[in-house]
Amino acid sequence: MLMGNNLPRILIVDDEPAIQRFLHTALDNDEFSLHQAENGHAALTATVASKPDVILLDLGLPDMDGVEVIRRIRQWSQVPIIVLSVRDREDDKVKALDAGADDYLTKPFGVGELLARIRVTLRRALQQAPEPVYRIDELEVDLARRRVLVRGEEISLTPTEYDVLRLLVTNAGKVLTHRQILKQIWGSAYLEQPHILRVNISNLRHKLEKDASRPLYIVTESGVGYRFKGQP
Amino acid sequence: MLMGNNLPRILIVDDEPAIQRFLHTALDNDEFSLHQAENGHAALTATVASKPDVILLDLGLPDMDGVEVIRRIRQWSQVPIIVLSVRDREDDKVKALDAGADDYLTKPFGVGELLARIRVTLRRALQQAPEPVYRIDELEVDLARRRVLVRGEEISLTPTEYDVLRLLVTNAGKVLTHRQILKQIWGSAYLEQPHILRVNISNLRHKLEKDASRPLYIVTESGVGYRFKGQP
DNA sequence: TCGAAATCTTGATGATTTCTTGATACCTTC
DNA sequence: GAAGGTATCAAGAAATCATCAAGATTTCGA
Repeated sequence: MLMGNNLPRILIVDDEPAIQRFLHTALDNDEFSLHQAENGHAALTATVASKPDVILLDLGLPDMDGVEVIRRIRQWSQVPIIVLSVRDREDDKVKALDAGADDYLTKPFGVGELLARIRVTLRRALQQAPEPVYRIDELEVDLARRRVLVRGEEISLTPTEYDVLRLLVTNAGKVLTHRQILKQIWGSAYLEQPHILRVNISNLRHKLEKDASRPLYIVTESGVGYRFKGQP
Repeated sequence: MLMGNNLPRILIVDDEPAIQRFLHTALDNDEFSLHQAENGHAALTATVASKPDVILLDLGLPDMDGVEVIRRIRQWSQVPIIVLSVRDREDDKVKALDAGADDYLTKPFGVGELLARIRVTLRRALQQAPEPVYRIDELEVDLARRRVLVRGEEISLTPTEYDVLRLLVTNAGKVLTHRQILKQIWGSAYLEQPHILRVNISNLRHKLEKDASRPLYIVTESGVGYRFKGQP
């Protein structure tokens, strides 16, 4: 695996050796630092570990649906994802793009076009690269590693609790209405059931806050929803 | 820039009436506000005038090369440009993308894919768009975050108080009659009950104003209604 | 596959916040 | 100074919220 210091890092996610070789040849020109993963889980790990500037993702992975990989990455990272796929159905493209992909190239594609599209995403990425770690006071939420620390101690959250916290944290400072949260986490069927959200907020507070009855992080906006205090 | 609850503005640049009609049909679903230009110069003017959120650009314009249009726009604007072209040569794509285009779709393309790619660019634009904040003297109303600051201090408003304030602020400088406000906030059934509005205005003033008996922000127009001081 | 543990969902209850209304005093305008 | 419009305080009603706990469901390890 090629390593470089200041070169843009590209993570290639594909299980076919032929494609791997092709991409390595196409991109190995001292302009990029190349990394690779052969399946979905490896891709998620590598995204955390090697912090790529662009991900080239094949949808047809052996262990996980490619769209699911996109969704998982988008939970905590805005890294540009360019899908490279043999699937040419419009529905596949729409699903991948709506899941969070930035571009979709159908194989076979030209190397020149691929390079140009990589340049587009890199040009755009120059803007901002926010750390996926939110710190406020004694609370630390590491979205990439899915870990939450309170006063340095890791605390364990249930999947639902974590999802709620992630939603609040990634919208720090903004009031999220009950319905927004319910739709995101539980789906449209629960839009009129704020109770289940309240229970989870209560549980979260007892785990996060020093004094759950005087919450510092998750504040109630009565009649509206909840808000995570802190900078976005 | 995407602001408030206005529809995203799309500028269609194409000289063929058939394509224009096709795009209008495809995009005219109350989700977008459509604008159009038939040639390169008109496109440049329209980009300034209608401040689109996305530009759909055909490369084959009668008066100017499409790539040149991209370059000119990029001299001062980062508005997303999606190229729609019959040209399928890789060289054309590379040139357009390197000139500053964000995406390149070869005709014919599916409406679903086009919409998905438009959503991608809008999604990206929303992430970096600064939220509209109303500032008047020492008062700051952040509609996106649903936050109100007075002299840097955050104050908490009840849902009704916030609704009234938002209505006044978004109509800053204009006199709103009692009945207008009552209808907006409480509904037609309360048209003849200005009392409930007065109570809320009083509460708002005590939270916002330095001296509630000499209000600076919310002024009474006796016999008419209330007015929020400041620029619209 | 089974059983234990963790998690989710729902119900009940008391606490808190917000809404609405009434009473009263104040202000502006004629 | 009178009259109509306006501001404020306060209190009961209504709505919203927090919490505990129990039963249902899912997950996970043996």
